[in-house]
Parts: sequence; C-alpha cells; structure tokens
Amino acid sequence: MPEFFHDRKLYYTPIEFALSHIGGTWKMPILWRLQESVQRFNELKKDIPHITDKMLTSQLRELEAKGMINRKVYAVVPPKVEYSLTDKGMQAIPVIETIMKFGYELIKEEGIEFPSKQHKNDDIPS
Amino acid sequence: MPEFFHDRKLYYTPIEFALSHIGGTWKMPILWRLQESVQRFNELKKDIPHITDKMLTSQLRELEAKGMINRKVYAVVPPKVEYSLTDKGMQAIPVIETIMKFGYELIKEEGIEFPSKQHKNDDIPS
DNA sequence: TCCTATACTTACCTTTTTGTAAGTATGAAA
DNA sequence: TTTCATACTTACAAAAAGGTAAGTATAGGA
Repeated sequence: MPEFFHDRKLYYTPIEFALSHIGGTWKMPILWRLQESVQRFNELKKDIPHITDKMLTSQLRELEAKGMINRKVYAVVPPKVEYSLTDKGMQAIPVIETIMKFGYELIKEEGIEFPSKQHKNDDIPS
Repeated sequence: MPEFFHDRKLYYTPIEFALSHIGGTWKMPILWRLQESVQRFNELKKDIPHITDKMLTSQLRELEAKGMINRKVYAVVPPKVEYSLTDKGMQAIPVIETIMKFGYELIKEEGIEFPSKQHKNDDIPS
C-alpha cells in the first residue's frame, strides 16, 4: 500500500486516510444524524447519547475542516447554527451503513441482547 | 441507537462495536493481508510497512481474542506460527474493502499523488 | 434585576493507543 | 563457541483521544 503526506501528517494507507475523516467515537454517529436533514447543535446533542459539548464541538469542527459538513450561522440571539452534509459527507453514508451493519451482525453473532425501545413496557417483556 | 455492555466495556453504538474489531491503525491492514492466504508473523511484518514487532503482536492477539483470526503454532525451532482468517474475519473483508475504496476516492478528490510502484523508472515518468 | 436559551470555549486531567529500544528462548549450522 | 533465524516480551515514553467541570456572550422576557 502507498503512503503519503497530507496536511503535515503521514498516512500509511487509504484506510488510515478514510478513518481520519470518519473515525473515532463520534464522527460516524454525527454524520449519520445529518443524512436525514440539517441539524442544530442542540438537536445533535439530544440525539447522540453521552456526547459532551466539548466533543460535539470539536468533532463538528474537524468534520467541517475536512469538508464533510457545512456550518451555517444565523445572526440571532440566542445563537442558531445549522449543520448539514456536503457531497463528500454524503459519500460517507453508505460506508457508515456498511460498518453499522457489520456491527449489528457481530452483535447478533455474539448473542448480545440490548433493550429494545420499541415499546413503552420495557420492564414487562411479553 | 442502543447501548450495551460486552466484556466489561460499554459500547454506545454498533459502529463502536464494529470498530473494536477492525479499528485502529493496524487491524484492517493485517486482516486484508490474510484474505489471500495464511501468513506467518514475519511475512506480515515485511508486507506491512512501518509496523513494529510490538504492534504486530498486540494486534494479532486482539484479533485472535475477538475471534477474527486463528493462530497455529508449529513446535519447531526457530518458531513457526501461521495466522489465518476465521469466518468472522472473512466477514470483515468486504467492510474493509468499502472503507479502502472510500479512502481512495477521498485521496483522488484531494488530488493527492503518491508514488506508484508499478514500474522501476519512478524518476522517469513517461 | 435576574433568569433563560443557545452554542459554544477553556483549563485541566485521565485513558487509550502507539512507538522505541532492548532483551529472550531454542536448536541447528558454521 | 558463536551466530542465526523466528516470534515474540518487557519497560518505558510519547502522543492522541476523550472526559469533567466551569465559564462566556447576548437579547428578550419575567
């Protein structure tokens, strides 16, 4: 596999380069949320459990820097900022879907059970 | 997205779970090498530029622990150990391929050039 | 005057991942 | 007796990633 420099960093493989765009704990969950529609900071925050303000901001900034998302600021108070996928970001969606499906397969094969939130009566399984 | 515990670790998403199997700098390059045939430690080492003994060992161990590869030891001196993909490991191959292709697309779109090793005359492009 | 909402920023710290350099065991061959 | 090959292990260090807790600006409303 080839290696190359980009933005002062050495990448060993195209895989590494791809993961610099969508890797880490939060980038894929964020991009995944944006595929449906434009989202505001707080909407993403509510949608993505456990993410902190700091991580959400930093990951949004990195995604923007890599051209995966757009950031649109409205000059209002309180602030309003909308995030949306760029074409490049949209290219990532099927990749993320593949990884997600693989994750679900693995979970299934491990026999891992996680609480389904399909119904309200979580504590009274049928 | 659901969250769940497995092996004393909390996973927030299936994506995170998938990446625990194939994520990091070295796991995908290793699995990719094994798709063609069984490989020995030193063969992998020669094939994967920049990987150190330590990282190769630790990643092979983790892949084994997750059931992605088999480790076969021959009782000879000097040692001989062969690594091969399990069925689970094979399931990862198309996923890795998708990520790799995405990486190549991104590289192309960025206009990044890397030295092709197709021909010997690297310094005399036709 | 104080509180609220929104989208952040900042300082500090912990954990995880990766890297560096050196050493180990063994039997066969020189 | 020394060297060689193979597949590691170990101690230590550096870098990257992630987390905690607190603070900021602003205008409108109570």
